[in-house]
Amino acid sequence: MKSWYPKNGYVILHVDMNCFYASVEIADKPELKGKPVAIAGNPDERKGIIVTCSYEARNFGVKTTMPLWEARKLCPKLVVLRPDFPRYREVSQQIFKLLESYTPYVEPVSIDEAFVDITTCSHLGSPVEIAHSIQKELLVQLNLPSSIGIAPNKFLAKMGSDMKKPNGITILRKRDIQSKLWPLPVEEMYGVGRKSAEKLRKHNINNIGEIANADPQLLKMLLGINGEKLKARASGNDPRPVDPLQAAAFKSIGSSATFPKDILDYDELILQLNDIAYNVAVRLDRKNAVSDAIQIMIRYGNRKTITRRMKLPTYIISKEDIFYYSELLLNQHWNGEAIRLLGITMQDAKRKEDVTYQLSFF
DNA sequence: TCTGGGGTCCTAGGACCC
DNA sequence: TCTGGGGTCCTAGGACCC
Repeated sequence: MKSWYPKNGYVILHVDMNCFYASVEIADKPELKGKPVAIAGNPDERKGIIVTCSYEARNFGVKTTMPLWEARKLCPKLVVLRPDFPRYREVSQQIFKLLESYTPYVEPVSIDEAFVDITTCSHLGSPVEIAHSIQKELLVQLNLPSSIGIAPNKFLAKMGSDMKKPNGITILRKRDIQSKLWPLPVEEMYGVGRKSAEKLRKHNINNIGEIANADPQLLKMLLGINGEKLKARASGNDPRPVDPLQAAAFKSIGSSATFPKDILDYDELILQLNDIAYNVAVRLDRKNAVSDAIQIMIRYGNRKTITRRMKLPTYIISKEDIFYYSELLLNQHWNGEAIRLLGITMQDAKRKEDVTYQLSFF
């Protein structure tokens, strides 16, 4: 059993909850079980896109980011719920707590996924046994399905957790790469989006194996430094350690809103900006953060989007300050056309206790 | 009837300094 | 009498992820 654990190297799990928001709703409301369920915003406010949906809904062709009207056309019986983010955050905490009962080496990567380094967990059983145990506990205690990848590094673990859904466990050893990873189309590789996939395919690089074996100069030319990273990962190499403190680190904190209708009236824009500033202040406070750089985002009716940023003379934290500087930026850069979305992001954010010295000046 | 909201990281150009 | 080269910081935009 212990031979499962390598003498050199790591055993890393990637735990990924299946259609997380929908699963939480179904766990909370058992009458939804077995039904096509989707989480979506309010279409009257132009937020009517599918955020996530249950597998029953996926069977009808419903997909994430699809407009709600299109989803309803595909699946007339679709049960549509508004997202309840506070509830999802709460359940998320419970998931990470459960994972941390196995080992402290847990790195949350988003609200519903985490890396777990179980290299030193041989006393708890083989990696597969540990993965089964985690999966079962998530199902029994929280009523939530998950998929788990087991691999010697983060990238392979992540790709592994994607391979069997729902309730899958996939082992992706280095020696499995050629048969299990390389045949996958480039689009399925973590780090390759629509734009990169287009470029790769134009150069006849169509699957992950072809990325692994591509000319490094070509990849670098096409995708910059990301090209090098992709080639290394496609070859099974990813040196990133599991870092439990990573999640506590933050660089920017912001909030934005798409309006029900484009806004042309200045006073109304200011009211909205004030609301957004309030949201940002709440988020800063929740993370105990301060910032000395502010950015606003303006999306016009034609979807053209600009960002404008300003370095501040001092760290700020209050709603009033955030509003003051964001209004300044809006006045400077708004071209007078109707606005679809406004956003404020505080950048270069720091933990409050790391800058109390500077703050105390003011 | 199109396309939300929260983030991270990278790139490219310009300013400025030595 | 016409323009080097390296380094750093700042800004805006874009790709990508969930």
